Amino acid sequence: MAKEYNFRDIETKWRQRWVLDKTYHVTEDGSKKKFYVLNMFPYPSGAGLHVGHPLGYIASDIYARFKRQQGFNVLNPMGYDSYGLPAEQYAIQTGQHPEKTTFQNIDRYREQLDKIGFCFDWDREVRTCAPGYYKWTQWAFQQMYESYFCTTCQKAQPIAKLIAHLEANGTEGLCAAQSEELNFTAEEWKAMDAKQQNDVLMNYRLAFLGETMVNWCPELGTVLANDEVVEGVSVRGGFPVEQKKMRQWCLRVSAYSQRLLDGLDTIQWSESIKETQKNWIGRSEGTEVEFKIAGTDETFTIFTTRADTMFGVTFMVLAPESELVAKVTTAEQKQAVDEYISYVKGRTERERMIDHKVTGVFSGSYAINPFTGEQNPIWISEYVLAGYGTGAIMAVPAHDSRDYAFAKHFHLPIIPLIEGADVSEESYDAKEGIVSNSPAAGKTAVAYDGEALVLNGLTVKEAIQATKVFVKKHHIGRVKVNYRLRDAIFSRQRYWGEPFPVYYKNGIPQMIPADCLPIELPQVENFLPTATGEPPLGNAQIWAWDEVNRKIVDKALIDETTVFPIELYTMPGFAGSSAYYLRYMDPHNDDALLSEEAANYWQNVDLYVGGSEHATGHLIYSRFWNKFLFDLGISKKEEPFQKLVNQGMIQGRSNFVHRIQGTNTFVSLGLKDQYDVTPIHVDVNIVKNDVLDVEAFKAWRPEYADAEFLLEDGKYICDWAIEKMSKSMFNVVNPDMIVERYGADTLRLYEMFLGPVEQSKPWDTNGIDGCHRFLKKFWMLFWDKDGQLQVDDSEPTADNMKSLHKLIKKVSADIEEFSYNTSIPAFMVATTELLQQKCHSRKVLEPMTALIAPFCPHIAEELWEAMGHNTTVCDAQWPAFDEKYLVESSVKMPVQFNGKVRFTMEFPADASKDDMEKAALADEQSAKYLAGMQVVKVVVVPGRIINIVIKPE
RNA sequence: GCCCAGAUGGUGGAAUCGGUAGACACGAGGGACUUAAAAUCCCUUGGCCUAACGGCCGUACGGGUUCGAGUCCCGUUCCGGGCACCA
Repeated sequence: MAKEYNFRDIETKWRQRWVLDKTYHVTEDGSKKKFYVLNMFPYPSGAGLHVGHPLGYIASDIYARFKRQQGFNVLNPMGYDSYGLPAEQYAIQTGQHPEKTTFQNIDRYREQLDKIGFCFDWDREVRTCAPGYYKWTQWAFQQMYESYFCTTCQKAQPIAKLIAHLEANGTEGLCAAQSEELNFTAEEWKAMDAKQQNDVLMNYRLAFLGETMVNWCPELGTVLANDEVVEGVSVRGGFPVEQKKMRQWCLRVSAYSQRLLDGLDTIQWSESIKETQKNWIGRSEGTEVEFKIAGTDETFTIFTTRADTMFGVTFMVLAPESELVAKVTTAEQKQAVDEYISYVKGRTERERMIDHKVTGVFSGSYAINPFTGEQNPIWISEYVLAGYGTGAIMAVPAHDSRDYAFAKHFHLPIIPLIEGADVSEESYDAKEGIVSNSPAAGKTAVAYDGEALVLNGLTVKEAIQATKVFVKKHHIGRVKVNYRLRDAIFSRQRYWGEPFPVYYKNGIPQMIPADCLPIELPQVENFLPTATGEPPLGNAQIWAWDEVNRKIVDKALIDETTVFPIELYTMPGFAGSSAYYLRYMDPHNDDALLSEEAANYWQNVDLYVGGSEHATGHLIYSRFWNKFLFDLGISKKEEPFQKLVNQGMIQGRSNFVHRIQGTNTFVSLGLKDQYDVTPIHVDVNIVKNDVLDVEAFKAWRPEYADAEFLLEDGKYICDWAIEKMSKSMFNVVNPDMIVERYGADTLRLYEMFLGPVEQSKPWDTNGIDGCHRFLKKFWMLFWDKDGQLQVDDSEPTADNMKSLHKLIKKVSADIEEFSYNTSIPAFMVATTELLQQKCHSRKVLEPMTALIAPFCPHIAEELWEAMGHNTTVCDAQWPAFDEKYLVESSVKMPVQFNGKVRFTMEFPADASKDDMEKAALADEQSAKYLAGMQVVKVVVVPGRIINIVIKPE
């Protein structure tokens, strides 16, 4: 009786052994090269893991094990992103305290993860909601509060340095990222009181309190960051979001725009994610030009990327929210402008986004074009955004479609500037062509120091450059780079998040001393959010800071002299996930976020695996956060994640039955067209290969107990469709169920076999038998009919070695490139070949076991042990590939034709002349392209080159 | 509208450098073993023509480069993703 592949016993045994032996425990080891593999840690949601979640974990686990076998010291940690909206929403839905549900969910996740055989070092687990963890989130926030961004050195600097500058020079010569431009002298600074000085510093701090327009979501009772809002509704829940001015904590992410952009060139991420981040950062190089308001001494600045179109300006437009609106509105126009402003205020962000109505009002004033000297009317319109550039534009209707629509609507002039551009129907927006009309024939441009700008005859690009130079030289404006990236709103009016380590002394925020951290989240009875924005932490009684005794005390003791109120807001979900990869390097350190030694050893993440949906959220924030910590010298690399792989989503494959309308009779797929039927979702777990288990169906729900069936060939065939994997579609496939039925090794193999890791694809349990069969076959390589190990010390044959080395080459290359789906067929082919060859040689079967170990660690351990090893297969050396076993040739390309054609062929170094000649002749067909030619002679030249001599037939 | 990535049998997908398209697996059909079932094994399986040998067509569509194109170039269609009154 052959020894059976008993995956249940094998997997249970090795799961226990790994825990007992601490097989996956990793420590800093200077004698080995490090490799840091990381998965995006999960939100422990209530639904548990479905079969799609482990996809990325399996892929990275294989990579981690591969690297370990190559001799690297591999860090592969796991933890839980357990603070934030999803966890809290789940708690609210189930009416339980988030702490309770979060811990329950974490336990469930852990249980599921443990069944799949990952090589995680669980001693390094982090949870963002653990005080020992969020101590460092709070600490990092305080560091940002105490820093500003120097625009000259492009680095974070201590705020003390900025204060010193203000004391010495005021804002003169200050190079700092700021919310708005301030101008005051050193004397003025010194004359300010504490509150005023604090307000000024807020303008520069990297973490600051700002009165800004925020995305307010009444349904969730909180503000949201820009990436958490899509098309006017919240990503989480899909609730409407409105714009509201609120005092909020913000992070000055925008200061790092250029570094965030530049860093993209140094990392191996997919082009599409890099592109998404580039769009999100939105760098745009342009020119700021000053326009005088006619009849006054006032000027205002506009931003344009089309400096070449200065001569085509026919009007100016201000954003309705612009402060200039009041200045330029004349008495006659006041009523019309006021009416327009109130109309705009009545429109929600969503309305403005969905319909692009052409609306606007004339202010009554004119601006003087510094190039033509002509007066252009100043309009006010909602199509100009207050938050971008200067909130004011010069309108060139001939070459901008929005300006064009506005000009047509209000009958304003349109002056084309590019040769051959036809603007009678639409604007010519392309940045191509030869500039003309600049200045127009018969006119002259305004001269500065005797020099006037002439752009005629230049290309658009040349004209932009020429204008920039002119503008700079004559102080009409300046070259300016704008970014679309906004500062991140960092507070939430929610309960389940990190409290701010901040208290308010007479309204001025103060940092709680770092040695008193963490400030733990207080227990409250009622943690529900409110639609008015009252934070739930307002319900906490013990929530005041005693400055003298340095501890948290009862609110009743607040006296504003020694006891002060603590911040009621909490931090957003991305706070805890922004630097967790650093904490894994040294997770139990209570004195620092991480030690110097750990930081220097592990550096940064070599391979990061996770979904692409975090492109504009987590992946921007943590890059920002890391750059800040890099400036402080804590993180040792400018970029946190060197290589990023985005695993695709696993969709569900739903099954349907067709019920004849008004009956309890169900028709099989092939017969449904003959009846009037309604499709009904059926649980995929009672369907196999689209064949319904009729009895299970009857038992599924009481209303189907007496269902009748119209069968085809005695079977009921179900319909199917690809949909999102969700409970309501009855298409959720649970990994535990697969592990129970086929084993973790089969699950791991099949998840990888399903298709490229990066690609989204539906889960279809149907194909899993193939992978399971393969593992049985692989098992049979090692055991004879009597269940005895049949591995011996015989010398492998050439065929054995060829099969093995083909596989080594393929699998080694595949793992490096993350294309596991093509390695698995290679395993199948090699296994079949070795079975046919009746190969029992240890010299082949040991490397085979080492090769499969990253994919299927349980079976590999079992076989490794059976072959007499008492060390783990995780440390089995990755087999070296040797080309000499692959005697193959292939014609590369004919390089010459003079009656003689020279082919380059590849041969192993020790191939005989005979072999090469034979191979070359076998490739004779390749020469057949020469119609009417005949191969006459093949000359083999040592050094891998052969000459094939041909002649006309 | 702009940017990015795609399109290969009934299905998932191979073809990694421009060199035999469809590896491997699923599904389907046929067969062996079996009282039967399960399990296992073997054969067939892109389309069309042919009794067969064999031939022709075929990688979304239309062109091009090349001795040779799924692969490179130009254009078109369709699907997915990102950005979007960003001046």
